[in-house]
Amino acid sequence: MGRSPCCEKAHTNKGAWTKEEDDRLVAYIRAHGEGCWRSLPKAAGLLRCGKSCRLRWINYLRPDLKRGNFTEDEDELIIKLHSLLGNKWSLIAGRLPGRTDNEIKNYWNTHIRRKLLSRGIDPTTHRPINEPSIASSASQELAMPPTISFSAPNSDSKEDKSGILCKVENNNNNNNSPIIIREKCPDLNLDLRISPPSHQQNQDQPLKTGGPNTTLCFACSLGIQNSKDCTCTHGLISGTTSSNNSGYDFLGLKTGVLDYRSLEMK
DNA sequence: AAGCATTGCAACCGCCTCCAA
DNA sequence: TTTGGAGGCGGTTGCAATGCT
Repeated sequence: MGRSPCCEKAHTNKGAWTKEEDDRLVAYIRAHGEGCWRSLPKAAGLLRCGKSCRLRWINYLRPDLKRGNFTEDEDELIIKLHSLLGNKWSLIAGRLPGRTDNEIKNYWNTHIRRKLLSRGIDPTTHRPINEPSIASSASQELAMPPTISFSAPNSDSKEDKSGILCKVENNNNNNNSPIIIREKCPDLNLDLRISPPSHQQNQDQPLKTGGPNTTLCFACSLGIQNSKDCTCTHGLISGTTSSNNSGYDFLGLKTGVLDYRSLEMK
């Protein structure tokens, strides 16, 4: 079986792009705009796969690309975003104007990894290397599917079995089970709240953006706006995040709610 | 100067998700 | 509800540039 190739590979060029190919691609996109990558090569007179054209444009030819060395601020931002998002390079890139996911991915693998290792920090888990390995590394937590929310810290913090700073809050849902909150990035004022997927917000209780009880459903936490899986009153949150930026710092975290939608700048 | 090793990055590959039919 | 096309994404590879012996 297998899927059909994205383009006719027999008559396509591969490898490094020539100046002429670049010129053709840029000229075509300037004239017709982005989109329909599959038909673009033929229309632009390029013997390239559509995906290859898209990649070339996005990673190299786009006029808004910054290029040049990463600044120290960008380094630190990438590290913080990676500790939150893991290898979600496109989301990370969305927070660094003029940088591409491919560029950040390469930079991470060549520079930042080494930088963290030299600091004695595991670049995967963002924890000290000499700590005993634990079951719930940061990246594993990020892969977990339960409801996740971020809220302002309070004084009930304590470490869990794995040594991660946690706090326990009362849960207002039916089973009254406590909500375990793990602080992975205390310097970002973030809590990671994990509760059962069935967790529902009380519809009668409007969400208070940034308050300690603000909770996004898993779908919304991942940026799937208006998803059929949405179980929260995200309209209030998204309305706040999109129309009122006054409470947000550049990470969109100041109010305590990490809205993944805001990380995408497409 | 030559040969080998390492580094950095552009590009490719294959899988996943979304969406229209 | 299913299916297939298209775009997007993350992991990996290939190779030129650079450093080292």
